[in-house]
Amino acid sequence: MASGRHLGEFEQVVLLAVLQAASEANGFAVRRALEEEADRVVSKGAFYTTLDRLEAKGYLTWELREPTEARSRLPQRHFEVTREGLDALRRSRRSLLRLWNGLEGLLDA
Amino acid sequence: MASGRHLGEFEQVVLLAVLQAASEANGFAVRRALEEEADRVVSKGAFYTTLDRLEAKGYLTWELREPTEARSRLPQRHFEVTREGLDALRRSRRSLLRLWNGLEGLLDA
DNA sequence: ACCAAAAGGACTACAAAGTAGACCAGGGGG
DNA sequence: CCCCCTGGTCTACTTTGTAGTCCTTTTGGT
Repeated sequence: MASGRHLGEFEQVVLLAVLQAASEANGFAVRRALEEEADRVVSKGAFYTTLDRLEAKGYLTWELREPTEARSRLPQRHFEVTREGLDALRRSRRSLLRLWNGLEGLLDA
Repeated sequence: MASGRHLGEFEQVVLLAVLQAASEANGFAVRRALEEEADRVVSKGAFYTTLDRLEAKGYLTWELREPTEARSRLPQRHFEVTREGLDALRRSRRSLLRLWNGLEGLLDA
């Protein structure tokens, strides 16, 4: 109840991309997941702004980590979806599944 | 490609509610579908504004119809999702299904 | 060692979507 | 008639979506 609000369309996609990137969830990997799974290319500005807003809502956290890949020695943000974020994703998913129910014929095409 | 933009979160839900309401897709029925399937109660203003924006994008059309129910004699708008609207819904759905892929364990809970 | 360029982000700004509330016209009942 | 209910419009404000520029640190070339 508390969190009355809904995840925005892009917010949801980004949160899911973080989950997809899993343990490797640094900016680069998340952006790649976004591109590969969601066919979505966004500017860095758009990307980080959304991440920060998700953090402000408590759906996401991050910490600095030393990079694993050799390509860059700079410390990177490592993202993680919080329990609240997961809940929001579940609510959204349940709602969508219910709305799709019975419309498979139209939507699968 | 042409329609580069994405359906907003609420736009998608409303479009789906119109499909759910099917042949009976007048304002009342769509709002009810919204409430029952998506657990979503919105003001009339929010509701119609979104419908109008969807129309402006070509995702929805409507025509005036004589009401079927006895409760109101006023002509009502009858909504219909266009082919473009359907396409947008399909794109969105495909993307979500792909993003959910592999995360069922987390998201079903 | 020095400088240019890339990586990873932060900050700013603006357009689009989400949302509410006041307002309005037609019909029906007393 | 008058009033209220219904279905809808208009206006306005907040939140999201999105790009671009700018800053800092590391790295490769010479």
